[in-house]
Amino acid sequence: MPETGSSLATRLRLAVVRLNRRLRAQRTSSSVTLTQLSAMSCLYKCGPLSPGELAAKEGVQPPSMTRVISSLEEAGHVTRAPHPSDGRQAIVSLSDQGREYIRADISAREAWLDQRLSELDEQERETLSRAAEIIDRMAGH
Amino acid sequence: MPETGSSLATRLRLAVVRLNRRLRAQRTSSSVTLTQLSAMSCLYKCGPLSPGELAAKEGVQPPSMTRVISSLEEAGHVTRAPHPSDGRQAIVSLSDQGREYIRADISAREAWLDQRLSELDEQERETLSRAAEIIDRMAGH
DNA sequence: GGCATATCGTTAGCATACCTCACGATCTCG
DNA sequence: CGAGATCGTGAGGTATGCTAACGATATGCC
Repeated sequence: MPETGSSLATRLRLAVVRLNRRLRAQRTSSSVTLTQLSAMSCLYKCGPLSPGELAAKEGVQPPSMTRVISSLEEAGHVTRAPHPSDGRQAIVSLSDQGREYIRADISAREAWLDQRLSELDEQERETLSRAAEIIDRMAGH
Repeated sequence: MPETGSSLATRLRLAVVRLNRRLRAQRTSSSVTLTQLSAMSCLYKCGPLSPGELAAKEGVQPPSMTRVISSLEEAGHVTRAPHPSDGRQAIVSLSDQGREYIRADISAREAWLDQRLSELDEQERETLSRAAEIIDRMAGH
């Protein structure tokens, strides 16, 4: 048990809570929130998904995703289309505008984080890179 | 540029957002939320603090901390006392009950995370440990 | 001493982001 | 062709942040 004062779970929890707060506080002039951006990133990487699949990948309940999708659709960043063979399901796709938006906005939103990362040395960035992969795997991805 | 598809900032952001969601979703039967637990942990480590100092350490604005403290005081986990020489300030201390609570509750709340961590190998835990330290430093501590 | 100003904590009001519960529409299977 | 499962959504509640504004106290300048 390495005695840095607290358990790994405690230190990791505190670190994640605080960084998450900082990230949410980065208000770009844009109207897209961090949660919405996360969902869009998912569509960007995975392609069109149903609301349920998207909720599962993001680790939220379906009703929560409904509202995220509605906001994004209203903004024109995603489109809802009926499933060809299953009338219950829908298919959410990133629109061209949404795709364009991601490329343009992520860098702005992440300016604060990029700045902090650039102040680290290469070894520390490598540690964070590996940690990000491990966390994503732990969080169920 | 390692081609895992996205920049380090993007991957780290997504990982933190998701793990934070998972941690908040761990509902112990207890009434203390993750934010409240974070504040209590701070008092546990730093000793009595004024509301303003606590807000600064947690990286939130004073009004946000006011509510957290009020809830914790109502639950009997912390106490508010007047500052001996400065009538504007107050001093927030962890009560004995609060101290007891932290010891008993953290392990329950972190059961999910502990379980996930135990599934990793030692090298991965070491990576997360270093990452937690780096993140805490980046987030301004 | 006395008033202008700064600081501290709080109140008030707002936005976001989750949740659970309940419901309607649709599919599937006996 | 009805019973039950599945999918998406609506309603309502809670937690967690924010900014703006306010009252109380401290400080400092004349």
